[in-house]
Amino acid sequence: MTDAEPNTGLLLFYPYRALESRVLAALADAGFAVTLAQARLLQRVAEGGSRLTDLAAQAQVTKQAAGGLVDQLERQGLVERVPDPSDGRARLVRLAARGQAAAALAAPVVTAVEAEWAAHLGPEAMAALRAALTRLREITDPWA
Amino acid sequence: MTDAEPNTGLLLFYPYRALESRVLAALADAGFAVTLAQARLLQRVAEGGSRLTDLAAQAQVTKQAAGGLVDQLERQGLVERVPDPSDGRARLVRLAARGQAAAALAAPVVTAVEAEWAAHLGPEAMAALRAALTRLREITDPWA
DNA sequence: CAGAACTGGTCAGGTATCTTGACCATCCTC
DNA sequence: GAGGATGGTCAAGATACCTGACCAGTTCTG
Repeated sequence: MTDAEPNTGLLLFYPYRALESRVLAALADAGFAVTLAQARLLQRVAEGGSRLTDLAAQAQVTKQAAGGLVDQLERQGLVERVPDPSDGRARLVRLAARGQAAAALAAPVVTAVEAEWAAHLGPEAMAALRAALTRLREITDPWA
Repeated sequence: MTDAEPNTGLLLFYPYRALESRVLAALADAGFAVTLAQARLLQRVAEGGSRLTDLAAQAQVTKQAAGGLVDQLERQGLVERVPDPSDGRARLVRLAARGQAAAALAAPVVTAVEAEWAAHLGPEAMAALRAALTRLREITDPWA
């Protein structure tokens, strides 16, 4: 079913998972015991803080699931919840100091993997790949 | 963290998830109550049947986890386990009649989504995308 | 400005997924 | 044919995720 011509979805998945694994492994080596689900949420915490509901929508899980993951991340000191000044009901989830350290550690790993890909594909093809994916996001990311 | 320039991993993920959601929704509409994890395994069942260990390796889960998913799929009549003629220990997981029906239903959905992407990107860019992803698989899919 | 309706978030209970560890049966190698 | 590797299962537990119910604030409407 998959061997002859994997569908584009599967083709997208292989490198995605490869990158994810590399980052997760690097974090684990550095003592950040982050699970896959936690990392997926953490990755989506915006610069100035994100609302739980937004995080849930982006990760496409229920707000309860997202809330539980934030609890864990908070316990590990990776994120913190602060009141949202613009809405009394809401609280903003944002990176805590340790979370920023984790992000700082992850960034070069991502860069390195992307460089490996560029080396394998050639710079033009890599740029074209990113361009195509960015355009594809317009019609596949309801959150773009 | 993600807004300015999402890393390539995230860019890969958006269309991947979009395709997956579409297929899953189509299956659900047709009465196939397949969960995400089940679908991910099911997708990897090869034409002539796959060993449980192989499925587990491809999906990057333990054989126990894969075994549990196969149990569920078997209960739904989507796959069946048959003895492997070439190895007395092994059993082959292969699509049952209902599983083939599900695959037959999913295929045109995949084709349709890919066509939408091609329409958005243009045929050349879409072909280039697939080509780049296929090459990328060489260094990101330990199973290729 | 008082409901009414909506939105952000939590609590409770349940299922699905996935893990480690132990175990058996069959193969393979020498 | 003994020893080790491989395919698979059983068992127990942690995590991730869901539905449904609920509360607290906000916004809309008259």
